[in-house]
Amino acid sequence: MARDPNPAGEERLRDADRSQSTILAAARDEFAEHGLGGARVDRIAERAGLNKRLIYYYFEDKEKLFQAVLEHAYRDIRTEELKLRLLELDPATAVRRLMEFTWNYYLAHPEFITLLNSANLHKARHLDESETARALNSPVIETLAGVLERGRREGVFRGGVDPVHLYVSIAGLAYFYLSNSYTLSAIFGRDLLAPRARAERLSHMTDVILGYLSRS
Amino acid sequence: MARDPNPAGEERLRDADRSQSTILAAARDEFAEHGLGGARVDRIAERAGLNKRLIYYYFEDKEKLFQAVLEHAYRDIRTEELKLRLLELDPATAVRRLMEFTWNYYLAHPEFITLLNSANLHKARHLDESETARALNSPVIETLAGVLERGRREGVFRGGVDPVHLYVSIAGLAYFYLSNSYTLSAIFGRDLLAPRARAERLSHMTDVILGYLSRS
Amino acid sequence: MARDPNPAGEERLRDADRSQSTILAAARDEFAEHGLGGARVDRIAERAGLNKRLIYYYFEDKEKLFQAVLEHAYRDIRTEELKLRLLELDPATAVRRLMEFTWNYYLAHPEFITLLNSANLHKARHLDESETARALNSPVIETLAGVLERGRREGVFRGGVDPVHLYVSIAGLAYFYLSNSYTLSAIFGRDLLAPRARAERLSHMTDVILGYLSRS
Amino acid sequence: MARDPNPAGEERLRDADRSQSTILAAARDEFAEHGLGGARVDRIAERAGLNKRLIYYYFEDKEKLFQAVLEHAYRDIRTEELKLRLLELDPATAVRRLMEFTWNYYLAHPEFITLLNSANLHKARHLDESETARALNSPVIETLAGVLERGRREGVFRGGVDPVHLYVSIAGLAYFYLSNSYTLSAIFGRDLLAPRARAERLSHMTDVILGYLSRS
DNA sequence: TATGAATGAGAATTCATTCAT
DNA sequence: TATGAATGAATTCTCATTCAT
Repeated sequence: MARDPNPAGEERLRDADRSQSTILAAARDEFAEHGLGGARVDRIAERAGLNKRLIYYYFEDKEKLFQAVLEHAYRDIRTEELKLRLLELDPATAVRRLMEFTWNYYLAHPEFITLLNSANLHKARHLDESETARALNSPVIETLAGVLERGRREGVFRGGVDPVHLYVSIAGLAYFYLSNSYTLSAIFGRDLLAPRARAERLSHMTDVILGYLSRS
Repeated sequence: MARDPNPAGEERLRDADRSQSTILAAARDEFAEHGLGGARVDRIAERAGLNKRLIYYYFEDKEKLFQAVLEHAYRDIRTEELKLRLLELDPATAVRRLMEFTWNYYLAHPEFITLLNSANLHKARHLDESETARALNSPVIETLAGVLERGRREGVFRGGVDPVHLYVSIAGLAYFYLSNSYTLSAIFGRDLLAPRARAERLSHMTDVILGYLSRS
Repeated sequence: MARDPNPAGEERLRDADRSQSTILAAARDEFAEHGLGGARVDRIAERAGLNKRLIYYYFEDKEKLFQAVLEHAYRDIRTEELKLRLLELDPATAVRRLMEFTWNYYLAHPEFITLLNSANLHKARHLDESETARALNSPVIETLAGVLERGRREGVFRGGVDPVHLYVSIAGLAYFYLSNSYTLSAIFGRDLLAPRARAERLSHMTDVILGYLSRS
Repeated sequence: MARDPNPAGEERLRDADRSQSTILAAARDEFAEHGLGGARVDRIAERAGLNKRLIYYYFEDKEKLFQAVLEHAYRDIRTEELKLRLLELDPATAVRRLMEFTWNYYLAHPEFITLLNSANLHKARHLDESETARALNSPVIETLAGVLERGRREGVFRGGVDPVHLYVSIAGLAYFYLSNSYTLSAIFGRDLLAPRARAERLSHMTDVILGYLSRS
């Protein structure tokens, strides 16, 4: 029952859109901070500076709101990914570029990580119901496949690399470090989020992936 | 006096221990399934088949119970890790062995992953307060450092590898894949948990790490 | 000025009338289905296909809307009753005719029953405030008094029958059966609304009243 | 999930039972006064002088509470009905006795009427789910059948009278008058609940039914 | 050690109603 | 006349926690 904004009445329409965006941003922050179970609709309303009732008016309930937040989060990262133009770079640079992007995106959008964790805790049922999910079937995989293929043809990359697995590995090397930085820091007794540590991580990650891919 | 008191003190103690273990197991499952925020004390009592009041009797409150669960989870994996005896193997085999162990442990203990995610969502404050946390400072790092050093000396591994980063990478390659399998499956439209896919993942992971470490 | 004003004043009025009627019909159905307490203004607007705000524009609030619905319901049944022309029939036929009418009207207008029940739950305060209520002081009572008197004079009816009580009895025999058909069906384990059962009921009702009224 | 009170611990048990009864009585009054839709759980708790949470503890939700109230109401009237011992009286007296009982019971228990109205507004779904409902299949019907049969054999009652219809008629003559007394009073401009009017009603009702049944 | 009863403070959601245009 | 946006006050229900025994 999403509002369908119809043309007439520009002013009002803009308000409706703005309200929805404000709610989405507030919800994203709240969900990111507390997870789906720990998030409070009251707090979302407060953060948004809007009446709680309005949240239900536009998003029906907490679950649907979470779904909307999730879809937006995906849309956002995909949009950025598309700007990378990896195919215009030489294979090694392209992979490096993708890793930097991934790393920096996660750093700049820590909420993305916690949102995904929440989504997975709930077995991604918020994506199942979402038509958008399918559409998100990231074209980055195809791009990456292209990069790998070219690297292999040019003799710089090994062959037989599954682009999905590689993509997951790149993401995983960054994601896990950041997602679990608190427990890891506690256990290893060193602050993994210190600037120096962060730089080292990106460097290590890149070494791992390029070390693996490179044909001596 | 209407009470019918249990016999010997020892048996009573054993009962008490058993109750605590039962509660911990029930709590672990509940926290794993719903996260800290979504877990319900009532459900934990139900799962344990014990009165809710007992939970408070033994663990004070929900937070402390979570902390206890978390500590146990760490203790369990560390205990298993210690059995690996990596230093008795040649470096490449040792790394391979560690990866297999990590992968299989996560697969066998999916609750470990969600527990850690919950702990991180709460910025690991449950570990900060825990004296146990320090003690968990994994000796596996030192072991891994030994393996790497030997590999370097024997000329099979590259030098300059930080064992902590390597450990995190190994964990991350496995963890992220499993932790995010629901969203990844939804997005890539393939079931990442199918037996075949799982075997492929371990193989890929190993290739990545050994490919990176190996000196031509 | 972005408004596109409807043409002639007359049409506008007709629109206004139509809107009011539409709202009244929707409200009648909603109140009948859910009672005053269970009725939802939102649903009334939906049923009417009109903006909720219009309901307040025309009827002030939910209570006043209910009152309007109730008055209409009374007006409707009274209008029909007046068409019966009972005085033109012989006494027994007149009574029979009244019973048939009552029975069939309740059957055709089940909402009338639930509306009255709601009104009574609220101690008929919606009628007290209504000037119309007085006007509804059913002329059917006088008519019925006439019928009874003539029957007595003609020696076919017993004397001493209070027309109000008789009227209430006729209504009650029909009303209770229909109003409580769900609980009665559940308890007696037979469907009181099946066509056959309905026919039997009218027959029984008529027997009771005419059996009572008839002399010898 | 109704509490099942087990033997041990008499004191506590009694408290639990008392709490449940208190809640039921408070709920009965609230539902009777406002209907299911208009009843407020808060008010029930207040009336009962007990914590609102306890209502949910014992009755799960508002609907189930209503169902429990309804079952109790039926049980109560059936219990009284069974004490009538109609078969020990001569047929006309038995019928008269039943009518008096019905009339007086409704007068003494006005909540019974509004509860039934609420139940019917909701299409008796609260009885459908109730196993008790079946058991309530009033034995009064069989008793009434016996009375009618004996009356016929003794030549004082007409034959061919369906006891269910007769029962419904007796109930209806009383029920409708009381259930709708507010609207009827408003419309006829006379107070139907005044003592005098009440006495007249019982007298009229009895005349109708016995007049109908009597063989000249 | 163990447990059923009880509670206060929320939490999500609903609802009649009003605003602004 | 008509409508989408917005709101405050409930309302049902939940939850961690404590009481009393």
